[in-house]
Amino acid sequence: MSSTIKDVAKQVGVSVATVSRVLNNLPGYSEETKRKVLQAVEELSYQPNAIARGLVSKRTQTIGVLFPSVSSSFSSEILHGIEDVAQNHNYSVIVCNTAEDGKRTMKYLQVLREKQVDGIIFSSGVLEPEYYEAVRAMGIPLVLVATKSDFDDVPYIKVDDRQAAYDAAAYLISQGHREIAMIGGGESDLIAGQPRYEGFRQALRDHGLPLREDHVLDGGFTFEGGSRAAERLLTAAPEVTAVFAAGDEMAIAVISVAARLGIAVPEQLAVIGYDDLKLAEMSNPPLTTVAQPLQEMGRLASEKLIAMLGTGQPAASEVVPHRVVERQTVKRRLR
Amino acid sequence: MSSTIKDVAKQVGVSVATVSRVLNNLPGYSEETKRKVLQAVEELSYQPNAIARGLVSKRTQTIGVLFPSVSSSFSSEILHGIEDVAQNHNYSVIVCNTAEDGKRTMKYLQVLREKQVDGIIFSSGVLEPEYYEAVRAMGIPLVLVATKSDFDDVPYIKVDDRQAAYDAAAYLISQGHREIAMIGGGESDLIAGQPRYEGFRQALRDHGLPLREDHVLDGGFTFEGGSRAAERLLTAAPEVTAVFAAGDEMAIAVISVAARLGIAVPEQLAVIGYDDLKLAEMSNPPLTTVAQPLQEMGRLASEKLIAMLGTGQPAASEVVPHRVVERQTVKRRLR
DNA sequence: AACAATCACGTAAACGTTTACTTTTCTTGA
DNA sequence: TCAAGAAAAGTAAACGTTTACGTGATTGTT
Repeated sequence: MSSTIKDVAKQVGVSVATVSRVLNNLPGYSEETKRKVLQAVEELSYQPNAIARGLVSKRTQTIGVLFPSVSSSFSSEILHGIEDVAQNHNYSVIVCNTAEDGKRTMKYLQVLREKQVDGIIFSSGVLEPEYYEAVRAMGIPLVLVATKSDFDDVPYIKVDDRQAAYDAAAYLISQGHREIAMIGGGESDLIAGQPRYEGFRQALRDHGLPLREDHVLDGGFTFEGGSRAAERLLTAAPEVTAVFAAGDEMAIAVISVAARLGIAVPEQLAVIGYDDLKLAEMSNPPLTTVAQPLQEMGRLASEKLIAMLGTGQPAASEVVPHRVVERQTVKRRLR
Repeated sequence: MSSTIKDVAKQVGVSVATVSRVLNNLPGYSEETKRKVLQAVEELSYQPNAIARGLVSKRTQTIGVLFPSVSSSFSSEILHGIEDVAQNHNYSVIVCNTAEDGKRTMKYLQVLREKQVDGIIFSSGVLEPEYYEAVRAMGIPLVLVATKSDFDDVPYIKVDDRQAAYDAAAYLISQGHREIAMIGGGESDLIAGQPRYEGFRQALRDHGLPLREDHVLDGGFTFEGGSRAAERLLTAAPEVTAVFAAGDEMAIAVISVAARLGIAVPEQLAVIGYDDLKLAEMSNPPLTTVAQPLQEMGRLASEKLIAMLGTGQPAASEVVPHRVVERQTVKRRLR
């Protein structure tokens, strides 16, 4: 069907080696033949076959990216960043939806191995030892984004969750709030769950506020879970004037429930979220939240991985800055 | 590093052909050797090299998917569907962010060609003749999702935009509204813009309502554009009691602006969106909208493409059903 | 018992590149 | 004018599979 390097060589009357050389800008041919080769390439509309090239070069210019859920706003923001820098460095990205399923993840890892990807980015989930072992066995670089692991040879790009949660709570306190609740993602989530609870608790402690355990709930990071938690919280504890939701969707759930219950946000209840997803600014009222630079994190992960591919050197982890972006769900509380 | 088919052949003491046969379930070996081969595969933890295989089989088990923006909620929902069925059929997907840029799209098409993908899915954008020609040249199947084209040999999966918009307007009318405005994506967008305007206008006409052109605006499908349009509309035309926004983000913008202007939704103003993105149900109040089954559309596109890969036959286009999902931004208007 | 058919396997070419090595041609300096 | 060195090019192996074809052993048929 389409033409090969042999066709080009034949047409010009040189060997395939020569064609290969001009195509790869290696030395060893005259200007004259270069011209002729390029012309033949044009005429035959020749395109190199990356598969054949990959077979010999052992480089596929492809990276694999694993997400627990490709359709979440969170993941797709990261993906966007990854894709962009990958594309600029002539890498393609294969997306993998693990659905947080071990079996599926392992299967994907195998596929990525068979497809000989040059490197892997693993996003927002727990890097099980089994996974780690699998990619170690394939001998290619791995970088984590929006998560971390105990394996100190695998670099991660991440916000300081504990500190970010601390800052969220501190911000609420600075705005005059004293009765502050939190809806988190569950203590059992060691990456995005626990650390945020810890940061939150530490902030209260540091500011001399009592820690009421019935004010810290589990919303499982979902809108529905957040709704249920908010419902429980807002009906059982009318004294709270502010809530920190460790995820924007849960924060928005709080706002919705508050609206349903006739509680005005931010007048009667302040809400601060976490992530700064696209929907945060579309929320009504616009959500104050602590932002993670998701797209930038994706870019960094991609850059880091590609750097490792180039140098063969391990890269350092990076803690990226978070910041609270003030919108309209937190209002200064007057005494 | 990792072992090849030769290594397992050597270990068992058979030829690579035999190993290949047992691995591919072809006939031509005894149970005995099968056992030994499988055991050796296990011991050496052999994994076939898909690149080498692809070189001879001319199948890479990979498809390319082009999106104008991978991080939009819209795209990622479709991607999710595509990825899921692809994975179930042992295909991998390479995501490409075209950023609605012709140059970039063409470059990507070339990369996909070089990487020898088996097929391509093109999502939600205009299939320029140039693009069409490029994939035709590579001789692989192409399917469109959330868009269509004039090339009748390329199947598409799509909602009937005109009808969907018609139904949105008709729904508003059925709820007692008479002064209805629309914020669309711009007349120049022949795929998702114009048809919806047409459907909207037709519905008004069919129900004997006057068509006020100053009530139909362009929000460019973005939240910001929607905000500006809503601002203009709501201040200049207080008589409108309902607005149809041809995209959920724009609909949410309308709600936000209304809130800012002290207009109660749905009591004083009804709003209906389009798409049924994730954020529609998280909106406050939850957004009534006409739903496109985005994930399902992705699945269908994937299935269609894979079917074409299997049979070599062209597939038929499919118009998928939309439906208005009633939430809380439209209230029956009493006379 | 002879022959055909079947089975279990091996051989080697092919896929489209890259690249180490070799050969031919050209240039240059004495 | 010639040798040496550089430049331009060719040859062929290699990458890891699949697969068409060939071959010897076994089985089945009469």
